[in-house]
Amino acid sequence: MSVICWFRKGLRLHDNPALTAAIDQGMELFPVFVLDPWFVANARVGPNRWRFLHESLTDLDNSLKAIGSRLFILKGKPEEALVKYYSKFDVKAITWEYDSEPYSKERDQRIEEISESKGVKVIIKHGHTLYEAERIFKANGNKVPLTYQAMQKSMSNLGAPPKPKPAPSQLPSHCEPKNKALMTSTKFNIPSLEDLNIDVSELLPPLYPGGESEALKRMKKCLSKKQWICNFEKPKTSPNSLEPSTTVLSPYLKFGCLSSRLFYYELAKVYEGNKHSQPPVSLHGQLLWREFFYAVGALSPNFDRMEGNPICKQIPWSNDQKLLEAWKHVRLQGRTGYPFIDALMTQLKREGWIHHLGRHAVACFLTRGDLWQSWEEGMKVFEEFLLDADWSLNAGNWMWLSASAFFHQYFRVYSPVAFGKSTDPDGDYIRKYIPALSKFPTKYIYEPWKAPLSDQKAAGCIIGQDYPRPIVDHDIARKKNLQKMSNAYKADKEKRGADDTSNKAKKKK
DNA sequence: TATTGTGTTGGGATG
DNA sequence: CCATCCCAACACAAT
Repeated sequence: MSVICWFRKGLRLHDNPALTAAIDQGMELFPVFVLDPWFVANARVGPNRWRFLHESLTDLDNSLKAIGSRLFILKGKPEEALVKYYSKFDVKAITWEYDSEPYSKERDQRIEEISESKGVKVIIKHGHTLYEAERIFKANGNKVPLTYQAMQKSMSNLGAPPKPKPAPSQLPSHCEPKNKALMTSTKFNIPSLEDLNIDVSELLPPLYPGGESEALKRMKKCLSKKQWICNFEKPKTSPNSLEPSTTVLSPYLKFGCLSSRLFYYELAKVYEGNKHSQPPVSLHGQLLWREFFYAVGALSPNFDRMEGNPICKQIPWSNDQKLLEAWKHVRLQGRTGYPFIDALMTQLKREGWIHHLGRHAVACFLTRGDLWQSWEEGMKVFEEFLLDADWSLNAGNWMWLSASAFFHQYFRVYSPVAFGKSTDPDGDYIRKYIPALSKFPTKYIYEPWKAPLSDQKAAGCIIGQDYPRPIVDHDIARKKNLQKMSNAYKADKEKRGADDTSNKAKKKK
């Protein structure tokens, strides 16, 4: 008799309720990860995030081995791969961590039904977020919280989040498989990235290696800077510093290498007795933003699309592949001709992470600010390149920045020239990520097309040749787009008004 | 139903 | 250089 602990997110031993529940079953334990071909075919996972996952699984396997178990990798559709081993391992129960993403919900529903039909008990635990979305929904008067304030209010109604539980030390002897050969069988080893047909040829050494060990190390390093923790205000951190100005714990939270509840309480310890910043700008506030988007994402239909999404403004974005590709810059060099934007996109592609405000700048530029392309396209690019690409947060923030939901002051447009200057007046960030501009005079580094030809020659970079001219004139595009936004908002309001009256008419009948 | 207050993190002019 | 104010103008929540 055995129990499977099915890892998906939550790639950690600490504060892992699904793992604890599995151990408590008092049976042989099989910690399992399923390599699901759906992700290869449908999810936009770039090589960098594949590597992060691979590193996280390797770390998890090592940690499990250290306490007397191991990770078993199964390949194939979960409903087939898991069921195959239900009989082979004589499985009586399976545990997993609740996952609110649409594909996961559907998948888990299927596995739950199949498992129960096979006499396998299903145990589902919450561990990925501070609070369960359903509880937030109830605490908000059975409504989806659509503002940060409403979210904060419902969370304060719920009280403090559950305390994190420590990682299990040596496993009880009942957990070890009776068939000792399974513990060393290479059949269940983690395949290499090459075996998975991931092209790693263009990857640079990882700046943010995956795994729980790395996550805890990184968190501890952050927590040791007590002043910094207490004074942290997100809007005051820099999007274009040469080293990240924030924690870069997001990839670890996304994969569950780090428990959000552990980080929450570790921060609280540092705060205790000290004056400290408050949500939404504090580090606690950042965790609450994550909660916010997770909750809305879990409770709203069609959250990652404009069509059929009730909270999303319907805006007639255009679809211009050339503009999109310039923004995404398919080739190594930046392609929009705006150095700040191109440098950010270069960092994104190369390192898998850019600062939150940098994401604002490029997202605004692609959508309502300059290029008038759909936020869904931008979301897909982020999904491919970000190590921390997280379904709810990604869709939610793209709606925010494109003024499609949550945020509506669309006349506030980030300037691709001025915005970066305040935190990096010399343009060192641009010089780092766009070598062609490295010798450009500071005066023109944010708008190189304005430099006299003599300066361009001296810097060894001719605009239009060694670095592109701007693909749009920001001042013109901005004005045009403001008008389009205004029209779209009016049309949206009218449409909603019409829907309302027809709804009311129906009710009266 | 109308009114008022508020909104994580802009830009530009002014002193 | 910086802090401060205004710009122009919207949706949504609260009342």
